[in-house]
Amino acid sequence: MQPVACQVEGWQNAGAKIVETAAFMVSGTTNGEFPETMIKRTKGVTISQVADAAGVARSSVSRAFTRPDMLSPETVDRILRAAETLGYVPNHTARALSTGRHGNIGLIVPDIANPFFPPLIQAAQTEADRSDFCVFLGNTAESPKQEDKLVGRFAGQVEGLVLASSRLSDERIRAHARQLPLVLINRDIEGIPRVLIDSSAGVRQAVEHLANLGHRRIAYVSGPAASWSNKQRRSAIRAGTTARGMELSIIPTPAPTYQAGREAVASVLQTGASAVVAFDDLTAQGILTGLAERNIVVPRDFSIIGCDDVLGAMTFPALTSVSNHSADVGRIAISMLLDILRSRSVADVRYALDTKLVIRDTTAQAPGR
Amino acid sequence: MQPVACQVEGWQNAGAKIVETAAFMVSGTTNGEFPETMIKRTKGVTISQVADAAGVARSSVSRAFTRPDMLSPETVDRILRAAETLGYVPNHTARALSTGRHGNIGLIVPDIANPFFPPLIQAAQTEADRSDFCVFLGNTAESPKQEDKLVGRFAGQVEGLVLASSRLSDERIRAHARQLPLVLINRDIEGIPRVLIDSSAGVRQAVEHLANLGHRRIAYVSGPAASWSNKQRRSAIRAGTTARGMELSIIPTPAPTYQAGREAVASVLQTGASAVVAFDDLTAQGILTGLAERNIVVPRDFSIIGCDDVLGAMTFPALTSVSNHSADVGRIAISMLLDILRSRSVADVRYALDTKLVIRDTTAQAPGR
DNA sequence: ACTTGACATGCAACCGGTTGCATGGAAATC
DNA sequence: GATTTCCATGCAACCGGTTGCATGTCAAGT
Repeated sequence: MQPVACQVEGWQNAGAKIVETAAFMVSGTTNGEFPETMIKRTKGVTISQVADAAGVARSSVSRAFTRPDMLSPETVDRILRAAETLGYVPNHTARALSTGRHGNIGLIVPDIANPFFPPLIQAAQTEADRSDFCVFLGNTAESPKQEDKLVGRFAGQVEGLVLASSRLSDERIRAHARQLPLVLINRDIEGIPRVLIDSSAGVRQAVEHLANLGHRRIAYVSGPAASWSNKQRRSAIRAGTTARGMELSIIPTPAPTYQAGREAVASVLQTGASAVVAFDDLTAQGILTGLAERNIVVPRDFSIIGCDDVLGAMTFPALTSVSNHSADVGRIAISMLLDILRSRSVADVRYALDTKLVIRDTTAQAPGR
Repeated sequence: MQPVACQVEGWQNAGAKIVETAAFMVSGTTNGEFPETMIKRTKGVTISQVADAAGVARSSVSRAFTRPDMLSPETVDRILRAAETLGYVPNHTARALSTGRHGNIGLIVPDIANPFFPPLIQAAQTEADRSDFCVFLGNTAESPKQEDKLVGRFAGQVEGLVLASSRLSDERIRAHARQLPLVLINRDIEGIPRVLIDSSAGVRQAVEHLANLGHRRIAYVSGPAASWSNKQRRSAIRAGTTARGMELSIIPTPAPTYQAGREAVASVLQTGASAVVAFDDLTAQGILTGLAERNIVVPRDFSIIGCDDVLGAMTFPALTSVSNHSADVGRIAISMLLDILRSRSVADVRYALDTKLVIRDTTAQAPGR
């Protein structure tokens, strides 16, 4: 088969952007002339058709599905049988319109590729599923503008929203909370239900651990300025180092990514620090690479501690990290949101999960001691 | 603040499962008595209210938003102004009900935590966004049952669906394709539009690369049985090794995960192979760890090649891998789906993207040569 | 001045369910 | 046997938009 330009009819429009990608091959035929031959789509069976088939009113069909106890068992049976044979499936949209509930909840995260989020997302989805809710996931790529847009777009189609590590301003978040039920993850705004990973205990242990190993001068490679977690971790470190008379340098990064960590290494080394605490594991992993590139051996020459503990033993050497329960956070946030939806009342709940340091192979005695 | 049991009213129901998680603290108050004091939610402004305010019929308001060219500029202006001051925002659900299009598309993946998917998802979301579509993401956790369920639940709320690396049977997929527009990723079913990563070229190069390095006996740590990519990669390897008279062992795994790779190492070593090709990068990374645990040095003692090339330099040593364009795949799949929705006709398109080997630091001369 | 069109807007049906209220028949009560 | 009660079911309005068709107005054409 020869690589050919994409000329399949009714699809060419997308050509421009597709051509730029890679070598590719397209084969196949269109069904432009016989639109019905390929896959014929079954059009929706409505409640009225079922009603006719079963010889009852539309309302009875509706009740057979939603409140079967209101009908006699035989009628229910007859209706369900008719529905079955016709292949009836309730129209979600119509139901949503009249009841006001569509059984969807939204989950918005800043970066789906950050390993912190997948477990959280997965747990959220599982929890929602238990209550027959569907999770719509949004990814903001760390952009507040994109986040605002996504929230707006989701607003009409979900009953409630979970914002994880939101990069929006307090005002924007409050504004959205006025539109629909909101639960925050790692964002502490009074009056809005929130579940937080309280890193302070873990970070305190991290500083203590480094102090015990003889490190006197350390650096914190920070996360996004809009991140609550970042502020919290930073101040916990500052408190810890100050209390022990250690020197602390703060290294800013544009976003918590592998690349950013790698690029932060230069600045870190300039500070003369012998150990670093990174905003998250991904950043720490980048730092690990940046150090390796400079032939600095971890942990012999340099110690690293991450946060989130989501990479675990997947780095080399295995990363010492501040552990949290990212999956739990997702599950709890959804659970809170569902409860709000059920009770139709918002409690000012602030749920904080504890953290602790998990020591692995990236921390050791400070060099020269 | 003392850790306290969660007794916040209207939220206790979830207590059982939350208690089991970790140390936690809850503070805050409920607004049970003054449900309106905290965050007062604005209820929806309808088209009728805008119509009244602007002194026109409901239909005109509708047209002001959807077909402004049908109205006189002044009327449009007046209506928009009224809508603005009232804070009107069109009800997505109602619109969907009457038009039949809700502007959502679904994307279902087997494992969101597998680094292959995030770039794909991100690209899909961006592409959908360009056409003002919203992506609903589903995660099946590698379970066909869960996948079936998700598809069913999505069916009512999305205009079309992209199934990435589906684990469903051909029959189930065909059945779903009868219900709504479907585009497949890495699944080759005739009659259903699909975009495929054709690993054969890259895998061929991988085998050749290993052969040139003097490896005579290699292993393939395979992926899910239901995976098309797995079958394809396996047969490409088999063809390559057979052609060169190399010995090949196939090691099965339950799922393409880090853990599975790590556990596969024992079987791999039993085969006496000096090099391994893994189904994907995640599996390869697991193998890397499994080898390190046994003090087998890569690439001196053993060579590894992954597939997908999504970890890039994030492993140590940096992983040699068969590259593909996972982001492109996501973008193209969405673009195809949108085209199908626009044209309302399904073409039997088969779009295959090429791959090539990217050599890094996990492959070297076979030991003893 | 009268017809013809074009154009702007309103009317009302419709999308596919849900639900408060009315109705009718059977069972229970006196 | 007449009256009350209860329960199963139907009727019709409603959710909030969209859209085909009818209507009315005003300018152009003859």
